[in-house]
Amino acid sequence: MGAVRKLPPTALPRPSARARILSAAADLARDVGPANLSLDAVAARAGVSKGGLLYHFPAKLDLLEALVGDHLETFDRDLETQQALLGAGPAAALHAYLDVSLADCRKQTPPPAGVLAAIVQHPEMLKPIKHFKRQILDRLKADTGHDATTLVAFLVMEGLRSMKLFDADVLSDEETATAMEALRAMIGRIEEAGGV
Amino acid sequence: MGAVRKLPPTALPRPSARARILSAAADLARDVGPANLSLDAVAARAGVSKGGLLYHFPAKLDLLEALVGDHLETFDRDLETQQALLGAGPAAALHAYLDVSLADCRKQTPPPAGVLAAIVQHPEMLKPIKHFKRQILDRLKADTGHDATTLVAFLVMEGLRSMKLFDADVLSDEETATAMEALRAMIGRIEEAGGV
DNA sequence: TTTACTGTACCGTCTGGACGGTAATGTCAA
DNA sequence: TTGACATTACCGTCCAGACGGTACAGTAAA
Repeated sequence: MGAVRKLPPTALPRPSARARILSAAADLARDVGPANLSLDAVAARAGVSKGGLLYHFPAKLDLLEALVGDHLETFDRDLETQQALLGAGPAAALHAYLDVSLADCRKQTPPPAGVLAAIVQHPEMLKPIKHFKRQILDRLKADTGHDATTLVAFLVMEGLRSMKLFDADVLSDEETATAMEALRAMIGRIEEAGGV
Repeated sequence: MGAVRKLPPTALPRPSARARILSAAADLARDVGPANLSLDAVAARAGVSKGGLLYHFPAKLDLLEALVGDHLETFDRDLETQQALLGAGPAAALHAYLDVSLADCRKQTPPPAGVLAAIVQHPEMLKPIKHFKRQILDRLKADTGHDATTLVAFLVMEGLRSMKLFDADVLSDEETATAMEALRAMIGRIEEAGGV
């Protein structure tokens, strides 16, 4: 057991145990199903003893909360940087949201599986997620000044996200691109109309 | 134990045990979290002994499969009746899909929670669902002849559905209505353009 | 000495499922 | 019409295993 584990921590800085545990949990959730996540299995995949896992996350709930928290924080940070990058263009917030959501969906190892595990095991963890999404939606509506288009864009991204969440793409990449194009065109139309 | 259960089977035909079990499972999934569905709890809520439950569904997997199967069948049947009702109007299939999806989302006791339980406990159960959705999407695309609009509409409904799936509405009813209106207008535009 | 673990052993609880029984409801020949 | 048997639709109990969590002794680096 644990034979390979003794590389010097200075060379190639192995990701922190905490990070390894989190990503192992997300991977496992995708492999065995979000409902069947066990601490033993997470520890094994992360290359950590069970004692070590419990050192970082004293209870399972703590691990699940971290899974959700990390995801939300990352998304929020990405959103801000992208919005800064786009500057003060028309409907910049909405475009940034589209960009980041799409990029999030494209990540090969989607943390969403971990988030899903958290939600289905402790439904009350939806609350922060709901709150987060609501905030974003309100910000987008304020930014575009055109509710209908914003809502449609928001829902489209939610649809895309839900497919990735379950690791069950129904759409091909081309179809996704087609939909995104139509969406951008729609947004462009409200820009021309002086909506922004 | 089982004291109340002896009403004559002729008066007020209690829903079949099978149906009661299925709806109890869906309700429970929403209450305790889709990952925490246990046969004991389902049996108790359905007013059936565990042995009785196992008689109808020899293994847990069978129950979960029934949950998925029933939902898909119901949706399919609703879709057909609604399409027949709309007749051969322009983009009738898409409008029917919108109607049925929306009605499905409005049901107070959404079976989706049961479907979610099935998926997160046995991810391979996504396959029939994916297949089903893919079929519908292809049918819609063929019917409208306008991929972009169809894809956007499909994704919007998926977004709406995913919110109901988690019992986590971010949108208010008015917002949903606004989005649907915009969607219908979009579809109307391809109808005018002779897309159909 | 403290921090960050490893490794092992263990406990109480819950879960899926097997199993043996049983009451009611047909089915059918005599 | 009746008795014999079969099927259906359950009930109630039991169990092996998995799980979350605890406890603790040891260790290696900073």
